[in-house]
Parts: sequence; structure tokens; C-alpha cells
Amino acid sequence: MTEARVHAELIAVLTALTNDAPRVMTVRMGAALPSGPFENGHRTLQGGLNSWIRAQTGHPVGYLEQLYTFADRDRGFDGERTISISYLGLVREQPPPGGGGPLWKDWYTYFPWEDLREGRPEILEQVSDLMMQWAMSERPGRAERRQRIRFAFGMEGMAWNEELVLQRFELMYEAGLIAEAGQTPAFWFGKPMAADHRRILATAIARLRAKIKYRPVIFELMPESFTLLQLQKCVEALAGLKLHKPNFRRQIDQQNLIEETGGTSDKAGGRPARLYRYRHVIVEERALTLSRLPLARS
Amino acid sequence: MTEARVHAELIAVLTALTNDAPRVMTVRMGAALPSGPFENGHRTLQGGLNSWIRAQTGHPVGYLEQLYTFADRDRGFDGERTISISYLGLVREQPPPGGGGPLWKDWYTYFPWEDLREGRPEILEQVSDLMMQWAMSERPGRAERRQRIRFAFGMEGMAWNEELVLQRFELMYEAGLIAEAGQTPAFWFGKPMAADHRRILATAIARLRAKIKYRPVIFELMPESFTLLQLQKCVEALAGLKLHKPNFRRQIDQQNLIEETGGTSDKAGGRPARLYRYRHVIVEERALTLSRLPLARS
DNA sequence: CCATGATATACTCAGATTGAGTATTAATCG
DNA sequence: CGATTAATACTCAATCTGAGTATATCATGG
Repeated sequence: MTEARVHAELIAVLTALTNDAPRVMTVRMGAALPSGPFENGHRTLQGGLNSWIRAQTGHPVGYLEQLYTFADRDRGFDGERTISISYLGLVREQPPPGGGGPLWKDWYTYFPWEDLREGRPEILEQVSDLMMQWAMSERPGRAERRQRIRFAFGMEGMAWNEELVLQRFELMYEAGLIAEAGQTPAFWFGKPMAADHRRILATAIARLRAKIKYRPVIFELMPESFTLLQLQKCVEALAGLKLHKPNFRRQIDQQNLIEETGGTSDKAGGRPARLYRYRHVIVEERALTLSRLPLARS
Repeated sequence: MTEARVHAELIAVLTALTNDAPRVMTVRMGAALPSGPFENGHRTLQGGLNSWIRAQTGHPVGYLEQLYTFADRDRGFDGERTISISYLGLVREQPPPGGGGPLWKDWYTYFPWEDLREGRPEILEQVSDLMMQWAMSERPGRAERRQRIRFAFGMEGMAWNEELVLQRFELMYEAGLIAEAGQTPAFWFGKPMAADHRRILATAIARLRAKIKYRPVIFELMPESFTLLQLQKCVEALAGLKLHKPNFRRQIDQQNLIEETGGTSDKAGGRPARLYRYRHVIVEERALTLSRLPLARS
């Protein structure tokens, strides 16, 4: 029995929305996620991370959820291992982009192939092609690899599934298209990050994209009052997809999640839009019910 | 900076199905979940647990998924903390119930109020009543507590939601109905477990009940070939609910997840049922698609 | 050997939900 | 005032879902 004494480390994927761009808090010039040791003074993991985030960002965390715990990495000082516990956190206030503080970077800097709001981007076509080449390159397992690629990247008649962020990343890693693999690939797909941080970010995006469909977490990222179009743009930013406007509105008010503030917004060119706010009151009743969103094709 | 050196411990919620009863592997006469230290020799967490389970049970694990990581418990030897990483594992073979090996216990021994296959059980009515009394006992926050109870326990016109296992357990804990809270409750609701093991089991059940609705994990618990009724009974056992037979069948074969073996079963009294098997072939294609199940009212 | 019980399997049907498209309204800007 | 822009309202067909009913195929017993 070689019982392990290990280091425990917390890694945070903090997300905010700054006009239609989903952002993640980074350190080291955008090359790493913020992390820190789990300190003995903390009573719980959540609590430790919560206070740490408030100190770092000055913003309260609206929502905090555990993502995954890793121990696979061989940091290997003295044979000691590090257990990394990763969290997804959502903050409302859009943070100042400049200054000496932490850097907020657009998700799609790291995953440019995940943004289909303007249709399938050029880079996704490149990736898809290379992946399919990789799938067919070797004889054994060819058919199965091809199936997986078709499914993950929405090729050859299969629909794009925006939730498969992690599957796509891992397939690309396997195929040698990811810089972190240290394989100096022919093309450079997305900005790399230290260690497995980009993988953790992929996990976070996948989780959040799944979650907005059945929990009203989107409101943790919105300002107090907002228009329906703003709300829609925010969902679209996270999902990386365009939504059908009339259907989006229908579903939103069917669920009774929001109420009019009475005011209107005239930021945009046209007819002023009504302002709404989230009905915090009924959190417990509705929060666990569905909050489905109509996802449209491109 | 008081950097922590901590113990790392793995806790497993191993689940199997023995004729219509969902079971969990336990130790200490059913009073604890199996756990062990994370050893330095293991390359990954999953890998470590996998080999450990095979050694303990003799069965391969069909499916293994991380549940949650806790550090809240104050075991406090030498000020050292234990981080517990819990996993949900599914095994196919129904294990021998007797012998000196690990004890497989019915889920509903620990959560008798979670089984609604024969309608709402008497004990659920008791729990509901006590919970509502608790909600109304104190003036401040009365309305909100009442809402939460109504929602969690499906009272006063609200529908029962079988996924809220953890919410119900935590509410009951808060209300002092759970023995682990050390409050010597007036009634004894379900068999207690050591430390927070029952809470971990609740997490596992909730996760599995949610998962069977959109991933075909159920087949990890089934024998190689089975009848449609057997399959339905298994789903019902996990969900703790009765399903509508015709609709269940319709959905199952719409999804094309299974195929006939050609054989028939005549275990039951009536007309022999056709045998089916899971179509492993298309795992990658369908596995991530929906596998919805029609959940019926009681 | 036919009636009965038991289970498997097949079919029907109304209501709700979803995806997609179109029409109308209310503001701003030149 | 007319063009533009966006908000809001309405329609419609296809599909999905929940619920119920009907028929088929076996074993058994009188």
C-alpha cells in the first residue's frame, strides 16, 4: 500500500459574456486558466474557490459547479502527484478588458471551429477534411473512425451537435492537430494552453452548452434587465449557433421565467424593445424544470 | 500559504440489477460504500478504480463515471484532510448475494421513499407530511420552504420528479429526518450509512436516473439477451416508476438500439416473448443521440 | 379439444410540441 | 414622408407524446 500524499489544486473556468462574446478568465497572457492550491484554511472546496474568485476578480460568482477531477498528469516532483479539481463559474458583470488584472479571452480564440453563428466557418471545413483524412489513413478501424468523425463534426448528412465540444477536441488531439500534443502540426488550430487547460475549457463549454437547455443558468450571465434579442444573442454566443427568433420568444415566455420591467431599450436602430428581468422569485419552482431552447440549423 | 498535502481516497457506487431490484455494493454490513486510498502506482483515477473493482468483485465494469469530489469532511488526523473522489460504476453480472464477499443491498433499503413503482408508498406520505410540518413550523421563509417541499416531493398538484433524489435527501437532512445528522429523529427513514456515504449514493441514483433518459447505459446492466418486458422492468427499477408498456416499446424500437436474436423466452406464463440484444455496432452513432424513455404517472 | 388466463404484440387517436415561415407594428434617420 | 430596422404577432404542417384499445400466441385445465 503506497498511500499517496498528494497536492490538491483548484482550477477555475470563469465565464462571462461581453457583448455577444463568451469569455473566459485567463492568466499568463491567455496561456493558462487561473489555479491555486487548495488551502487548509478553507472549509470546503466550493467555499475556498468562492472567496478566491471574489478576491481575484472583485465580482461575486453567480453560479459555481464542479466539473471534473484529474490526477492523470505526471508533474512528478519527488514522486508527488497533483490532483486538480476543476470548476465552472459564471459571473455577471462584464469585467474591464484592460488593466493589469486577469485577461478575459474569447472562448473561440481557443476553439475557432466551435462558432457556427455565421454558418460553418472556414476553419471547421479544414479541420473536418483533415480529420476525415486521418480517419481513412490507416486500414484497421477505418470504418469506425469514419463514423465517429462524421458524428462528431456533423459531416455527410449528420447534423452538427454543439454539445460535443470535448469529443471533437479529443479526436483532434488523437489525430495530432492540437498544439499541446507537442507534435508541431502542419496547421495551427486555435490558441494552445498550458498542460491540459484547453481540455478543461472544452469540458466547461460542453457542460454549459448542455446546461442552458434545461436550467436557466443563462440569467447568471445577463445584466439585471435585458431585451429578448439580447437574451437570444447571449444564448447564441454560448451555443455557437443561430436561433429562430419567433420560436425562441415563444419558448421563453411559455416558461414564464421572465417578466417585463416596464421600461424599453432603444439602443438599436429600430423599434424600441421591452425590457425584461429574471423572475428570481420562482427560482425553486421553475429552476429545476425545463428551460428548453430552440436550436436552429445554420 | 498553507499548501495542503492531503489524502486522496476513491469511493465507488457500484450498481447492478438483480431481478427488478437495483443494488449497490456495500461493506461493513451495508453500512458503508467500498473505498480505498488512491495509490501512487495508478496511472489515472479511472484506471486505479477499474483494476480495484475487478479485484474486489471479479466482474468487469461496463461503465464508469466520475460523480463528485468532496473535501468537506473533517476527519482531521494531524490536521490532514481527505479528498474523496466518488465514482458511479455499472456491472452486468448479477453478483452472488451470499458468501463472504461484499454485500449487495437494494437501493431502496436506504431510500424507501424513492420507490413509486406501486404508487406512492406509505413512508413517502409520512415523510411528505413531516416535511411540510417542518416547512411551516417557523415564521420566516415559510412560503419559500413550502414551495421547495411541494416541488421536491410532488405535493399539492405538483408532479413527482424521480430525478430529485439528492434534493429530497438534503431537505430531509435539513429537517432533521436523517439519522446521519445525529439528531436521533423520531422516525427512522431508511438505513443509515457511515459519514456522508448515503449522500453519495443519493448523488449516484440521481445521476443514473437522469442518464438513462438520454444515454443507453441501461444495457450495461442487462444480460446479453433479454425480452422487452425485462428491459422495461429494469428501467422501472432504476426510475422507481411504472412505465406505459405500448409507449415504451414504441420508443425503444424507434431508436433502433436493439435487434432480435431470433430466440424466444417462455419464462413467464403467457405467450413467449422475443429475445433482443443491444446493437453494440452502432455505439458511436447512436450512443450520444437521445434514448428517451416514456415515464408514466402512478 | 375448446375455454380461460396470461402475456406479447399491434394499432388508433387526440392533444401538445416543434420547426419554419409570414405579417404587422413602432420606432429612427435622412 | 418614405426607407430602414428591429419588435411583436400570427399561422401551419409535421412530429412527438400520452393514453387507450384490439388482436395474437402460448400454457393449462376441464
